[in-house]
Amino acid sequence: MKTSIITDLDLAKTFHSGQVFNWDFVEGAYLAPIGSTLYLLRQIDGGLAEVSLINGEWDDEALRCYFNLDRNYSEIYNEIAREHPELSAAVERARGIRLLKQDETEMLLTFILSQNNHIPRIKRSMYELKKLYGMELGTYQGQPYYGLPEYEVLSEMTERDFLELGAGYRAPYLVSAIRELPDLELSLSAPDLDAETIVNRLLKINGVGPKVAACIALFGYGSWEVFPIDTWVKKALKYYYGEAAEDKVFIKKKIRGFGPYKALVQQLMFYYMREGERDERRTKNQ
DNA sequence: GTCCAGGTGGTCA
DNA sequence: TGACCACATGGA
Repeated sequence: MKTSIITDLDLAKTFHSGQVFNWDFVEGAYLAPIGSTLYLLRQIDGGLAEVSLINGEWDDEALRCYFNLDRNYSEIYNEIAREHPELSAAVERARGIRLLKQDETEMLLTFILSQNNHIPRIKRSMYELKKLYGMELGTYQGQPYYGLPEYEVLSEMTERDFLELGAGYRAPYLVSAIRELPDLELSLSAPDLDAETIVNRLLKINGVGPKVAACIALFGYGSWEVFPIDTWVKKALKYYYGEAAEDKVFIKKKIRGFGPYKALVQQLMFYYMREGERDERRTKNQ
């Protein structure tokens, strides 16, 4: 069976860092499609993960792109800790997280759904969408896995269809986002797509604000020039910089100071704060 | 039963 | 520009 090894990848951390919602945990391994190929991933050692093919055609280029394999994460984490010593505890906690480059349409729908929502519910809605409207891409231990529906199928979905998926008040946002998508000319093959262009075009969609646009740019277009600020990152900024975090000018300067790795800094802040809160809950419940 | 969630749009000062 | 509120839903 075709397999491959990915370094500097902690599967549990990466798949529970709020950037991806479709990896299924089955008996010590993770399953999901990348493109239209179903893969299984298994952690074999600290930072090493093994990829194996379950169904479809093995695609090295798709894996390289999805797992962001051209970057040396070990060095990047070291550099963040060196340049910003206050973040060193968060760096060590988050080390092993890679920023995934996922399907841009899936990210658009996922992060519109994410507003004022719980992660388990986002996961469930996306799974139901694929199950009801997408193509089956293979099965593992009797469990079927589905791909994102084709654009033509999505474009025919109504508000009621999305309500039935549990989208709630975001249902009309999803319908109009799908309808407007072609006019935004956000195709990945477009040559002039810098982060600012992507974000500005996404902001034209009703239901997409700065946070959601930044997440789509990061996780769907692979732009590391953004720094999505949500409730957890707000908590993190306050935790590190105190009252100064309320000062927009200060925070803007601080984020710029994170340089080319600001997107990863954002992600490790998110993970660190969220895991920290989980630890507290666990301690209380003991 | 109540609270809350990887926010956003609308309204009003 | 900033502060407030409503928004649908279901898990904790």
